[in-house]
Parts: sequence; structure tokens; C-alpha cells
Amino acid sequence: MVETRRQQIENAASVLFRERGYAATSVRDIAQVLNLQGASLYAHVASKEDLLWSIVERAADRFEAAVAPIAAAESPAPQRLRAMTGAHIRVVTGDLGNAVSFLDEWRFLSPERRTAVAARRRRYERRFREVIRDGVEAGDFARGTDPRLTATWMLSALNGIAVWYRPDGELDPESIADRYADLFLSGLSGPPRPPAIDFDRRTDP
Amino acid sequence: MVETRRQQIENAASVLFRERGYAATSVRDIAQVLNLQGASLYAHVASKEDLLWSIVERAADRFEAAVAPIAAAESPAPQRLRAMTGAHIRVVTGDLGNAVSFLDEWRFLSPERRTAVAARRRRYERRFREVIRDGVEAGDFARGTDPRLTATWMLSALNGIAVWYRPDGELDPESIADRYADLFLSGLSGPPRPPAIDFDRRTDP
DNA sequence: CCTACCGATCGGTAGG
DNA sequence: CCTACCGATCGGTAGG
Repeated sequence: MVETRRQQIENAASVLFRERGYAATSVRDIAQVLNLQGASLYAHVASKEDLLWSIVERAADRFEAAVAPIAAAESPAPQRLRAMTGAHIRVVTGDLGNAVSFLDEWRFLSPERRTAVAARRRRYERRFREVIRDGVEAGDFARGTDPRLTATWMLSALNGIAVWYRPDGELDPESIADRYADLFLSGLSGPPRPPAIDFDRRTDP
Repeated sequence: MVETRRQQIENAASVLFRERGYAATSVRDIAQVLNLQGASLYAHVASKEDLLWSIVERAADRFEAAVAPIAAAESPAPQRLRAMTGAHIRVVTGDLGNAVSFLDEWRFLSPERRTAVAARRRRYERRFREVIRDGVEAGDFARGTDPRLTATWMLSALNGIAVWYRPDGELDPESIADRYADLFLSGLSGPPRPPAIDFDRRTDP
């Protein structure tokens, strides 16, 4: 598949949006990457915000496409959550500019578009929440776990990767995914501890 | 203690830097909050960047003052990590504008200042890393835990709070701190499982 | 896709 | 702390 000019522009823009932020990136900066005059961009793009909008929508599509099928699967919650962690990390590390635009820069969209993105983000987060809820109900996760706060906790850690990840770094996405999944599921909990079941408190409802 | 004009300006600026980002905040925006003319700010401030610099330095001081003594204490690693989690969260939620400026907006500083902040951030992160290392060595945390990646993981989740926390929301900082500390230390690990000690693999060195 | 150009706004200064 | 103002840069348009 050939990359259209429009695609090239979006890609260049997303890289700059990640590096400098949307507000600090000028249309002339974007044009320069492609050896164009600033005004020439407007042959392909209606506005700077329109560019951000396209990038954000594409990123949202990718996150959903990667995670939704896993969330909807039949497997046990811990297994699904582990797979969702890997899928999310692969999307983030696969296109950092896109990911950061969706995760951080979307707030520079117009109010209407911002509302639309906020809804997609909520829907996405809800998938994590629901799997966590499933896991609590099935007894896989600790009783009393708050699905909402826990999903936020997970996604914050996950989204942070978009900021520090370097493609030429030591850790490849799969290693990060494995370790993060371990941490989410078991935390820092140490070696197997002595029997922890409190028989005295056991009651049958 | 009276709040100096300079302090008022810094506070107004930090609120706007969080809401709109440094690049999208004009000096006239800041002045307007205090019912001043844009140019009048320069009676108190050398430059817009200087304002960001002051805010970032103050935030860095606060994080260090809150966390360093705990990290250096004698108590067991899990206990220290729990206390550091609470301290960090209290600093973040206590002044969101300051925190976001230190955590996100510092990249708009001049190269020299950015380098200085990067060093402080590394030093801060190292305290978490060292406590994690201590915990692994003492057998409190799972063998094979990577202190570097795990500290990054923790701090990403912790710093995300600066983005979603609302002072008028349901969760107060202490509740968040308790739950986050539980999640960091135990993850989502469910109810006590059947004895997991693998006697076959036991060897005495 | 370029040249030429627009009004608006930016951070900041001069002089009081 | 204000008025008046500066050059630079911004997103974007006209016309080819």
C-alpha cells in the first residue's frame, strides 16, 4: 500500500506533536520535515487541528482494534488482562507519535471533538474496568478491589511508556509487556509466604 | 506568611500551565488572572520561562523534602515504599499545577535548565529504585524484580494522578494512597492461594 | 505545490 | 504597574 501525501503529513505531524507538543509545533515545522512551504500543507489539510483530529482518531481505532477482541474473549480475567496489557503496549510502542497524540495532545482539539475523544477514551478504559470486575467476581483478584481506580492505575502506568520508551533502548515491547503484566497481577509481592488463610474469620454465608 | 506578588503570579501561572500547557499559555493569560496588563508582569518576572523555572524548582524541592527522609529511614522496604507512595501523592494532590509543571511541562525549559531538571528527576527516581532493590535483597519483593523498570512503573502510575485527580472528587488523597500502595505491593493478586512453596526446588546454599 | 500576503497574537522593552 | 509599541511568528488565504 502506498503512503499518501496526507499520510506522510500526518506521520510527520504526530512525531513533532510528541516531541514538542501540539501547541509548540507550527505548521511550518511540519512542512519543513517534508521539504514543503508552510502554506503548501493546506492543499492536503484543512487546518492544523484537523491534522491532530485525524491522528487521534487513527490512534483510537488502533487501540480499540487491538484490545476489544481480547476483552470480549471467554478466557479468565487474569489471562485477558495480561493479553490486553501486551496489546496496549504494542500499539503504544508501535507508533509513539500517534499514541501520545491520542493520550496527551487530544486536549487541544475543539470542544466538540474533545468531547468525542473523551467518550472513546472512557469506553476504552471501561473494557479494562470490566475485566477487573470479572476477575474480582470470579475470585481471581483480591476482594475489595475497586475496578475504576484500578483500571486508572493500570492505564497510567501503561501510558507512561509512551513518554519514556526508546525503540533503540534495552527493553523491547514484549519484555516490557511481560514484566508489566507480572507487576499488575502480582505487584511486588515477594516469595510465597506462609499460609495466610485466616481460619478464625471464616464464615459461611 | 504573606504571599508576595511574585508568588501570586507563579501560582496563577502553574494553574494555567496545568490546564492548557506551558506553550498554549500566554503571559497575558497569566496577567489577566491577577487583573494586570500583560506587560506589567515583567516588573516581577524576567521571562515566561523564568516563571516555569521557579515553579519547577519549587515542586522539585517539595517532592524531595517529602520523600527523601522516608527513603533513607531504617524501616523495611515495603513499609518505606508505602510511605513514599503516600508522600508523593500528597505532594501531587496538594498542588496540582506545581506538580504537573514539574512532571510534564519542564521540557519547555531552556536546554541548560532542562538538563538540570532531568538530573533532579533521575535522583528522585533513584530513591524509589533503591528501596525496591533493598526489598528484593531482603526477600520482601519477588526475586528477579527489575528495580529500574519497577520504579518507572510505579512513578508513571503515581504521576498520572496529577492528570485525573479532582479535589472535589470522591477519593481523597489518603484513600488513593492506601489503595495505590496496596496495588504496588500486592498487585491484583487474589485471595490467599494454596501453599505455593516448591519443596522439590529447595536447596540450601 | 509555490509566492505573496493577511490580521492576530506572541514574548518582551521603553519610558514613565 | 500602565500605555504604547516592537519585531517575530502564528494559522491560514488568494491566486496561480
